[in-house]
Amino acid sequence: MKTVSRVLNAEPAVAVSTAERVREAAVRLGFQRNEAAAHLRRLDRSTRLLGLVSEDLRNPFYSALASAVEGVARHNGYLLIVASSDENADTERGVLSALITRRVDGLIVVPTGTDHSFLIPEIDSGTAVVFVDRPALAEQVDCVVAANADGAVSAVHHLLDHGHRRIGYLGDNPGISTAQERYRGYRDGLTAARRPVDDSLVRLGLHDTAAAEDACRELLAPVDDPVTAIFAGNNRLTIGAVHAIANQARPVALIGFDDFELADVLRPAVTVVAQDVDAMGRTATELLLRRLAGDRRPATLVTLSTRLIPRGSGEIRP
Amino acid sequence: MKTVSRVLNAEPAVAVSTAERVREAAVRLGFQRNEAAAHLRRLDRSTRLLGLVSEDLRNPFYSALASAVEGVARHNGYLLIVASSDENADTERGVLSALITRRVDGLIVVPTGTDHSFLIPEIDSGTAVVFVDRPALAEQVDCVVAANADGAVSAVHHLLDHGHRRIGYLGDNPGISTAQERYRGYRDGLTAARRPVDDSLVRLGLHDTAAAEDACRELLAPVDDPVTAIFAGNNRLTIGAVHAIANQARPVALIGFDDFELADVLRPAVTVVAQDVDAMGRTATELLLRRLAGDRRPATLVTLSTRLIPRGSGEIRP
DNA sequence: CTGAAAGCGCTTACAG
DNA sequence: CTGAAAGCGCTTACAG
Repeated sequence: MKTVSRVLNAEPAVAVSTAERVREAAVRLGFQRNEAAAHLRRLDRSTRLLGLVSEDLRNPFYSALASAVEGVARHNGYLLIVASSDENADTERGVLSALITRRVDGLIVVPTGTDHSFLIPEIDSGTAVVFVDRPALAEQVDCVVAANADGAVSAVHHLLDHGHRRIGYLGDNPGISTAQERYRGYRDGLTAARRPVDDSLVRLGLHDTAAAEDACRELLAPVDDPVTAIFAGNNRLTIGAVHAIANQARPVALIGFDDFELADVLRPAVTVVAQDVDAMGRTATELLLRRLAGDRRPATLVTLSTRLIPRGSGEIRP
Repeated sequence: MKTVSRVLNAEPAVAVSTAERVREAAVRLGFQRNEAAAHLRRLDRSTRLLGLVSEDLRNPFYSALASAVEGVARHNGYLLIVASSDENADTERGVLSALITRRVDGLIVVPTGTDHSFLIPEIDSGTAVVFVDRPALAEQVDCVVAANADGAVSAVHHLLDHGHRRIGYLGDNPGISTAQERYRGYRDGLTAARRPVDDSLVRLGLHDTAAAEDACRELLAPVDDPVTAIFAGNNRLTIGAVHAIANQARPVALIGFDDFELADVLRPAVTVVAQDVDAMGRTATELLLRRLAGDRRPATLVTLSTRLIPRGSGEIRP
């Protein structure tokens, strides 16, 4: 009898005695409703499943993001599927398609590939999508990003204010929009202060700690007219720079983009341009949930400001 | 016509021309198979969904675990739902039941509550479960843990070997099995060396960095006969101890349980008892997949060894 | 307040 | 090689 459904869904019009019997039987048989089957027939078609696609969870930036997203999802009755794109466009497309095939209600994506137009049909047919950290399909899809260029400008100005003229830059692959924006901020910051941009002080395409450490060592090697300060474009690269500078006799100023644990315990403590990863994850998820609740306003681009936290390493003078 | 199903599942017995027509139509209509519906009728009943329940993903230990689990899952065609238990037994039970209701094929759980017997019926009815980091329902369910007591013993002996007689201990809530085991190792290590255990040098129930920092400060405060070494029971507590010791005039030896990024850059670099989190996640997931593939052998307890990495802080003499 | 019928999107088992 | 029927576990819409 399908009154069972009514009891288990706590619908009103059921006799108390019947409800009792049903519940007793459910417990005795260890009955567990099959959510997947339920969603199949329900009118709202929602699965209460969200998907998060990002790079490696081992990176504290992405794990903080995942944690924030999971928290908001869970508190709103959603379960979260996480999938790593391995920073590879094909893997990304694969996991996105797997998630769509599972009929997740919404997707939060740190985009890796350059063309996400294959998502448009899915979005049109009802899957909500928010891009986070890096914009994609702008104007068509909601995006939540940090003020990357502004943050980089503030770091460069901070170093210039402390007397530095030769500021090295360590950047990730410029194909990644955050890397590109921060590099742009580095250049704009110098230009705005009427300082030339010296490409020999710039190392791009660094994607891990070891590469950053090597590149940083290179920048610090010259004996005459050396780099006196380093601006590192993300948390991985900052760690690499810290390693390189630690083995250095002379003091070198350092500012890193992204805050990190222990930045305050290192000697000197590390000055950073901090972004609010938690707010980024929460904002993206709340935006997504609002879309799922029927919000049909035009796509927005939310830009979260960054904050320079002086701790010592960025205040070293040349 | 249900030949469509055959084409989309790449079954053999279909005319090439028919297959062509079907595929063309599928692309044109933007057809996406609904996996949930497919699983409903399939004989093997599998959803190709795995669930991971752990504490906060922000903790590098759990994010490394999640990353390892997700990687193995993805490479085997499974999607991973992650849910945080917030280190709360009720939340844990809630997310576990949500995952079971979704009919995940298998569950990897860092147990928080003390009684997981409510999972037994689910396990009996086919949901595979592996506990990781902390054992639960031992003998009945597979568990993958580190050699916590052994690791702690090795840390204590290392400090004793370096001349320390007053070794402070910072521990998490002893209700957590890892905390209990490490505390046991601390005591056993002293006892085996015929050294008394002095409870006034022990602080338990510390669950975050700030609490550990305060407790560590307390241990270091006495002017006469002070603690000369600290053994911190997990990554959070080590960070707290590093903070406390950094503000200290005299040198204090430190060994932390769990390795952490930058441990080698701090001055002194931090000696740790490292556990292989990646291997823990991979082993647990592979064990789970083997169960899903039909392995019916008795439940096993896999214990992964730890490794003491001397870096400087653990070799400071009193 | 309760139940029989139909249907969600698929796969299975079977007949042709 | 192809299709009609039945069924997975639920909810919906409707009749009583």
